[in-house]
Amino acid sequence: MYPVYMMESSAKSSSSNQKNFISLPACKKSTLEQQYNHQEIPKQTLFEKPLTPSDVGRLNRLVIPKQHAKKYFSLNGCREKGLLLCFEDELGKYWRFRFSYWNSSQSYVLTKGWSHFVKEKRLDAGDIVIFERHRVEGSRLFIGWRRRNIYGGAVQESYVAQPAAVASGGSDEWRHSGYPYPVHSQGSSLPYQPDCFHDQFYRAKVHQMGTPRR
Amino acid sequence: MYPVYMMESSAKSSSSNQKNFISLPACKKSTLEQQYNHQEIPKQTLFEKPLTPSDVGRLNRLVIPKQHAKKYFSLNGCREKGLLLCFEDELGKYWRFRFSYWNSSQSYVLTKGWSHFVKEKRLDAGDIVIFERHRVEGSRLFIGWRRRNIYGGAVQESYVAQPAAVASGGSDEWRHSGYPYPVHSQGSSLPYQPDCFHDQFYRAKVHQMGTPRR
DNA sequence: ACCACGACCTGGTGG
DNA sequence: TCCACCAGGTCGTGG
Repeated sequence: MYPVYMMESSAKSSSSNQKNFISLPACKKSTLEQQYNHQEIPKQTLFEKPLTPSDVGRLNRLVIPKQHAKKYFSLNGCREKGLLLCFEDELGKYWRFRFSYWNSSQSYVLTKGWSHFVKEKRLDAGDIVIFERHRVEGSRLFIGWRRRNIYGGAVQESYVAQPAAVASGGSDEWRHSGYPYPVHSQGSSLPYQPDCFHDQFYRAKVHQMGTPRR
Repeated sequence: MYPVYMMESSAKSSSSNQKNFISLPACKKSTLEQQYNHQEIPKQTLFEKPLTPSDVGRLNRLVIPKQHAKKYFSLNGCREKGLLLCFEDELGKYWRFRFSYWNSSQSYVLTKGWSHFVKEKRLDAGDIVIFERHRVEGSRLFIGWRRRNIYGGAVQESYVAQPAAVASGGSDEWRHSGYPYPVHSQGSSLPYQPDCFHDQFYRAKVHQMGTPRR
């Protein structure tokens, strides 16, 4: 595993600093939160990205917004070959992704391994992946995800929801990298997939994945 | 066969310095032939190709008929990566295209850069591109084009034969290319685009494509 | 033959 | 207006 160098001063304050991994609102189904002690790991969010259709499609790659890539996943010296990043998911499972830079498009991407993650988590356009880091052991990376908001802020499913008290301090994270993707009718045949970061995102701002961009 | 590959640094040449910007007598038939000394370059035609819809479409590539590709654009040894071909257009502007062989379709293609040429020249299906070479400096390549024959051979002939009616036609073609084209049409609203090779191709064979203009 | 992956390319767009 | 970014493509290779 390749270490990701912690940038001393990069841990800018944000709402994620106050992450609550201790106790959850009593009214919520607590079983899922408690079944993995992984939830108790002190993490800080590095960035999130709402997935584009391409991110979950046949291109088998995830574009990492340049600003975040540069800030958190330095390729220092390895631009040519890329490097392997190792992440832990919400189950404690390890995921290794090839992280590299594409000269042609001037963009940073996760390639090898990414498609497996998409498949296993059943990620879809509009769903959000969350990149985190251990607060103490800075080289420990985590990858999380949550479903897109299906009905918009108002009708959010109660389980994931109750974000009602959304702190609207909204990072421009959303606006920067957030694109409204078509909410292709989430068939009822799909088993419900819980938010793997509900501990953190009970407070999460609700993002409206509204109308198609194209 | 002449070597035709030019790498990045070799593209600098002289002819563009000598562009003739003297004011032109308006509406003279001969003006177009005289306004670029580029027209006086001794060239020989290698081949022409009427453009297919795909050649000007989103595929961003031009298929080079195999016999011509083999004959004039040898990839000797560079089949893997292709090579960069550098052409001069009728304005002395340089165009670089990636030339390569696609195993999947067993065909030779111009890829990178081609779409820009199509756009700037506003080429459409049925228009013809002309590949030429300097008669003396055999490695100097030229690329030209002419509009497709809209109404059939007879009309085409006389139409081209009257470039006096040339108008800027609202096209930003000339401005974009940096050429201060001063001639405006008096009444015709038809955006006529001159044949860039009329000096040579007055006698060129007319190819009728069935595809309607966009 | 297919598919994941590596590398490359381009147009649209927003700042 | 220009340009960086990135979504959405291409082809080729190797398994």
